[in-house]
Amino acid sequence: MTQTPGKFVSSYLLYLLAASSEAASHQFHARVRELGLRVPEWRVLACLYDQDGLMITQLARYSLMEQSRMTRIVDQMEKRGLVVRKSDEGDGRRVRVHLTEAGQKLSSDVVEEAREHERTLLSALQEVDAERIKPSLERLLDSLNSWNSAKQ
Amino acid sequence: MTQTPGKFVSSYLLYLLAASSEAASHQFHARVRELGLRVPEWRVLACLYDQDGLMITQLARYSLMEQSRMTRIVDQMEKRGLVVRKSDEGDGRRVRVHLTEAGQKLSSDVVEEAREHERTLLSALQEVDAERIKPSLERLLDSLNSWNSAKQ
DNA sequence: TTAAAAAATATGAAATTTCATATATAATGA
DNA sequence: TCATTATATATGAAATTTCATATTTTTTAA
Repeated sequence: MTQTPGKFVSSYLLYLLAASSEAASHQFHARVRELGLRVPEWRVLACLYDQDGLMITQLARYSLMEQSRMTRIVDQMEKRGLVVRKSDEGDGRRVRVHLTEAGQKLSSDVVEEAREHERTLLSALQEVDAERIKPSLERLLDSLNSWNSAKQ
Repeated sequence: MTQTPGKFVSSYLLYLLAASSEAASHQFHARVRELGLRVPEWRVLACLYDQDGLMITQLARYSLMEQSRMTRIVDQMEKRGLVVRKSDEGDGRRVRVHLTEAGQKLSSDVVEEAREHERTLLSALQEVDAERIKPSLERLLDSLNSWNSAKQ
């Protein structure tokens, strides 16, 4: 293992997960920045691509970040014309975030690039069995989430 | 899948990796903060636990962060008496970071907690085959790293 | 040997992120 | 109903992070 110096870190589950995530994302995140987006903004676009009109809180959870940070990211994306806020009829506390036309175009484009990058990545990962890695991670994530919920 | 709204994100490899890492680390990182450490500081302690006297640059790479950020994290840890800088004899550019006695004690303690947390976590992950997850991730990480190097 | 390039670290300034809390609305329960 | 609690979002201020670049030392190559 060329990545870490000693015995503990290089085989520590939390390190392996963080480092794998970082290594897998590195190139694509650079591409995202080339496209003039920051990673959190790309995450918002991806969430809204899947389901338009999500609440700030949901966007924050799905994008793995804090609510107040998401509020400011949505501020910036709104100023830039990628999304608009609409208040939820029926619950005045909620703010629904919608893609603008420009936001839709950009999110589709970047999602397409993400899919292509993912294909490339998976085809490069023959050793780990590309077909199994995603189902494995899905099960891992489910288990982790239920374990975490149980602990709350 | 309860985590994400739509079809793209919830099965996107980079999301699965980031979310798994986040979900796996969440509880332990909260514990790290209880112990008065920030996550990057804990990473430094873990690296130096494995190999004392690493350079700033190495610590940054192993801890998955930028060099200038690591410089400032080491500043703080030094002020706090957890590490000391020593200049490398033989290469005056290099700064070697060493654990103090307090730093050694703390790093051993937290590494021990990390090991215990990892055992708990792995034993909770029966569904994904605890014995295979780490070797799989090690292979995944190796593949990702060599793919990334090839791309540079 | 010496100029140029590379490597390691540090730092100023701008931007982002965090933390605590404010504000507004909705839900709950006596 | 009305007070209390919970939920959703926003915001000020402090802290951290990023980005570009300065500084110092070493390596390279002519």
